[in-house]
Amino acid sequence: EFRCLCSNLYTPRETRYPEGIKWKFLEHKGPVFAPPYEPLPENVKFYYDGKVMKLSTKAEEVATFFAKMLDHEYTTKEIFRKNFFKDWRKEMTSEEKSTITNLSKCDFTHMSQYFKAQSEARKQMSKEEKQKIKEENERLLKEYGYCVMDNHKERIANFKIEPPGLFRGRGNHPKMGMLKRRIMPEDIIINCSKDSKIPSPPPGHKWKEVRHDNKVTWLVSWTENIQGSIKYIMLNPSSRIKGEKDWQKYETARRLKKCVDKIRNQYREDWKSKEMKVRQRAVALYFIDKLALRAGNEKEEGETADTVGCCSLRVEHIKLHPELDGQEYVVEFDFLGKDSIRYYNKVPVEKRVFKNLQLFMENKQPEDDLFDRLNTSILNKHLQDLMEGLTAKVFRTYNASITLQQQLKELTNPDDNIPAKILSYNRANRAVAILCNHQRAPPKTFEKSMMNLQSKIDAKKEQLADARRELKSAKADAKVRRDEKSKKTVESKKKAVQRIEEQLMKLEVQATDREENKQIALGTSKLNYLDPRISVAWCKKWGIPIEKIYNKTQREKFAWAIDMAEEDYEF
DNA sequence: CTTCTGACTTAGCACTTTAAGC
DNA sequence: GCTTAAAGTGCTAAGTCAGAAG
Repeated sequence: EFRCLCSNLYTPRETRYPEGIKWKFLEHKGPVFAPPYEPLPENVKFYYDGKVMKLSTKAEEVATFFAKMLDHEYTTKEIFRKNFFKDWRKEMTSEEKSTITNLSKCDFTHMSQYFKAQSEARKQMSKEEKQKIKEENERLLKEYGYCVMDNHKERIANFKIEPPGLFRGRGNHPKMGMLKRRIMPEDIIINCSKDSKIPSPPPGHKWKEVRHDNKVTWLVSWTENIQGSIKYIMLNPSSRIKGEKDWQKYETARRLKKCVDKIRNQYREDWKSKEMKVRQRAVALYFIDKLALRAGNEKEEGETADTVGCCSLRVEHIKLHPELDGQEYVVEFDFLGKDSIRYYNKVPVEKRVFKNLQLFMENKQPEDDLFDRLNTSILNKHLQDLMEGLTAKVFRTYNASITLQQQLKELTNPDDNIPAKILSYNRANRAVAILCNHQRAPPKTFEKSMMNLQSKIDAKKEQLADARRELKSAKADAKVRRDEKSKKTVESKKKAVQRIEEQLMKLEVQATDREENKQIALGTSKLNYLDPRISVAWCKKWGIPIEKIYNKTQREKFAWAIDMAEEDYEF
């Protein structure tokens, strides 16, 4: 039974709604719009072909978007510049359009400098001024940041509408640099219950639509102009509706645990099937299970960056090595996955898988689909038959969570102190992040901060050596004198050595942890793949305060798990 | 079957705040 | 107290997947 945590009181969850109904009552204040454009002061100039040019307000606004990004690599990319210029020209007056014909002749540097000075000034603001801004933000949050869903006041995740700007896709995105237009009340669909106080649009405006659909969880939606997709305002992860769904997700993964052996035997059998379609499905599922690959939906060419998942892998994304570095039947994967993050891995596979892959690749061009008889829809329909609620992504959740549980068992040393146990936890977390290929760009200051830490360690080592010498001489002294005072000195010197040893160890642990974390992002798996009850149970078992593992936001999101899990919880 | 649409989860990066170390 | 690194938060892009439409 799911219970939600509300005002520090545990309340049993309301009786479950009929299929598909998400709420009975929903009331909110609507979205907060982006602040209107403030034209630049007269003294901030834009230059075209070396000459000052005063831009119309609309053209100027779009120009400032580009000026603000001038330091970013994006603005040097040809596609970005081309897309930007095309969209910018649409905002220009006909006069501007006829004058400004070449982006390379545009000089935004003065505008850029102005914005840099502005942000510098913001940093230099007095305490009072900063406090005022903070209070204003809090007021906004208080008024618009919450809604009432059924009997609960709930925090809204993103109550602010995305401001206009230049689209920044990830990776090699064909639409980078396009203008993301300003969202107006007339674009907005409000969703709330009929008997609620319906939010009013800003004066002089009206909503596109007000609807009362309790089969969905969103409060506000609009259609963005880059991909034509719908954006939503929804509730915070701490909300009942999100927490319950999250809990369900892990329960589905736990059901997979019960039948995963059977499913594995099944797909191994299917490697031998007479039907090509079945063989492809079985090999793809093996990759999804073994390597935690994503399903891989088809994507429209030219609309997004060229990235793939399992079902959309192409022949060019794998290389087959009958033998590599002393291992047999090695598959070398090299492709761009979600967010254009590279997946690179050399994996020894079973002979049957290898032979099947050779078969799938026969007579194909590099750009042909590896699994030409398979897509995510076929795969998920098959999975649905194997277990209710089973889809490709459940394997990622399952394998991530079971890996954490196993790794925690393996790595936790009962004799370790708390920092060392936490290091073990982070290592277990890291094993999952590696499995799921959660990468990050190494922090810009990484090298420098690593050197700083190393010099701290060196200094600490010297300090330890000194302390040990002092202890030694104190001991010798005590041996000669045999009085209380020198005995006490020995004791205090001993303690000093111990303290420094602990400090040194802490620093060394920190260095190891940081080095191992250089290119790996732990947050994503922690937030989305690891059953929080595993972590809660581990904390309870070893007496680790939960705050050491989850920060405030995470504790709010996982309140249900913190409440539910005992130290003997098994995923 | 294929394509499209809608709703929802998952993702890394940029920015802000806090904490640690001098 | 000031500086710097780490932690935390906000933002919004980019996936998954189901169901409707064609």
